[in-house]
Amino acid sequence: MEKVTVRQLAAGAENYAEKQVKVDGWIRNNRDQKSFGFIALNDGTHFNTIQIVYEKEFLPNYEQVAALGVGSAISVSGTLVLTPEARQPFEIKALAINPEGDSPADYPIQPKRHSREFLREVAHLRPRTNLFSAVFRIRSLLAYAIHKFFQERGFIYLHAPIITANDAEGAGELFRVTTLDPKNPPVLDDHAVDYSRDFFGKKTNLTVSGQLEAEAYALAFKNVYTFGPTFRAENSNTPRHAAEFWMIEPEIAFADLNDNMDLAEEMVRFLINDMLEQAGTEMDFLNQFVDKGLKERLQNIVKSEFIRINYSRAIELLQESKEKFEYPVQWGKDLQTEHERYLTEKIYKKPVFVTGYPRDIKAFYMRVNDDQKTVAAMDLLVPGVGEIIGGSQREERKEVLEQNISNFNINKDDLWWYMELRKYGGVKHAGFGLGFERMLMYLTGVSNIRDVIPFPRTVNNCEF
RNA sequence: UCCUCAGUAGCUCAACGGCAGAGCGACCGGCUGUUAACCGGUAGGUUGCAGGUUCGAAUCCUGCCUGGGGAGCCA
Repeated sequence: MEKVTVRQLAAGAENYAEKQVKVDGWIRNNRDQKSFGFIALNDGTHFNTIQIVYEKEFLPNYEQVAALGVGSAISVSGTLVLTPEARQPFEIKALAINPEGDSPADYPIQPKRHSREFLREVAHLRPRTNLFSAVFRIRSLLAYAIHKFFQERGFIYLHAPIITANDAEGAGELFRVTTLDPKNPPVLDDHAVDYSRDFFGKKTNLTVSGQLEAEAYALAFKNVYTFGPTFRAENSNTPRHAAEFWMIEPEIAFADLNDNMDLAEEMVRFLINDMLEQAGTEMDFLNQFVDKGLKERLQNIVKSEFIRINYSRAIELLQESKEKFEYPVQWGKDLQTEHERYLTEKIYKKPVFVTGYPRDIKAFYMRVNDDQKTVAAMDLLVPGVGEIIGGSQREERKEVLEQNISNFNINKDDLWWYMELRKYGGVKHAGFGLGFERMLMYLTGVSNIRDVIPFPRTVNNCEF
C-alpha cells in the first residue's frame, strides 16, 4: 500500500483513483453518526484537509475512532475515491484507522473561530489552524522567492555577522552580547565596566543591520544581498515592530539611487507575482477570511508603475491637500506615519517611493546631493503597512563621508575599514533594507507582525 | 516610553449597583453522506490581582498585572 501525502493527491488525485493508499495526519474535525463518520484530516503537506469516510462495517475499532478528539494523530489506510460532485474533489474510504497520538478534550484549538490574541498564547499549537497554516506556508515560499529573485540575477548571498562591534549606524537600540558576570563585572578606575576583558575584548552587540558589511562585499562581487535575523532593543509596542526580525539587504555597485529603486520595484513585483502563483490556495483563503481586497490589490500593484516623488514635492502635496494632520507638515521634518499613509493610501493608492530627504534627519552614510541640503535616500511606502523599504545611494566620496561622520558625532576609529572601502577602488553604490515580515504582512493582509513570526519576540515577551 | 480601550465558563461575548447568562466547544444520547453538520440533554464560574466605597460590587473608586489599538523609534 502506497504512503501518500495530501500534496501528492492534490497534484493528481486521478493517478490514485480506486487505489489503496495510506496517509498520516492530525484530526481537524471528527463527526460520527450511527454507523459511519467523517474525519477532516490535515497531514501538514497541504493547506487543505482530506476527508476520511469511515464505516462501522469495515472498522473493528469504529467506536474508538468515533471518540477521537480534535488534534489527535492517526494513520489511515483506505481507498482513494474521486468525488467530483462533492465539495471536496476526493476522499478516502477507510479500511483501517490507527490512533497514533490522542488529544484530550481540553485541546485549545477547536473547530471554530479564535481570536489572534488567544492564539498567540498557544503559539506552539496555532500552526494547526487554517490562518497560520496559510501564513507560514507563505512565509516559507517567500523566503525561497527572495533567494530565487537574487540568485537568478547573479547576486551573491552574503552571511553578514550576527555579532558585531559597530554601533555607529544609529539604526536603533542594541542588545549587548557579553560573557561578563552581570553581578560582578571587571571595572576601570572610574567604575565603568571594563569591556576590554569581555569575550571579544570590546563592547559587542547583536546586529541591527548587515549593510556596512554588505557594502564591503558589493565592492568585491558587485551585486550582493544579505538575508538574516536582525535585532533591535527598541521599546516599541506596535503591530509592526519586533525585537527579532529578518531583513533583506541588497547592495549594488556601479549603481545610483535610480538603479536602486528599479531593483526594489522589480523585486517587490517579483515577490507578489511569485506568491500569487505558488500559494494560490493560501492566497484564496486569506482573500476570503482576512482581507477581502487582498488579491485585487496585489494584482493591481503587479500591473502598475510605482510612484516616485521627491520629499520636497511630497511636502507640497501634503500641504496642498488641506487634510487636517495631527503633526504639521513642514520641510525639514520627517514625514509622520499619518503623512506617509495619506500619500500612499489616499493620494496614490499604490506603492510610493519618496526620495531626497533632508540631510539632517537621515543616516551618515547616505550620499549628499548637489544641493548640499538633501541626501539620495529612498523609502518605499505601501498602503496598509507603511514603510517596507528604506534605502539610499551610499556616500562614496571619502572627504564628504568623513565630514558626515564628524557632523553626526560618530567614533571614526570604529569605521576605519568602512573608510578604506572609499580609499581602495571606491565607486558609487547603493542598497536598501526590506523588512521580511513587513513584506509578509503586506502579502497576506495579516495586520500584526506577531502573527507572521512563528514565535515572536517583542518587549516583555519571550515565551516559547 | 506616552495616550486610549478592554480583562466575566475552554473560546467569543452579554449582564453595567440588586439571584452571573447565551452561542460555540466539551460530555451523554439521536440521526444512512456529513463537511465550522443537524436535533435533544448534561456539566462547566473566587467575574485578571490587591485594596476601598456601599445594606449589597462583575458593575463605582485607587493601585498593580496582562492584552488590543494609536503615537514615537524603524524594517
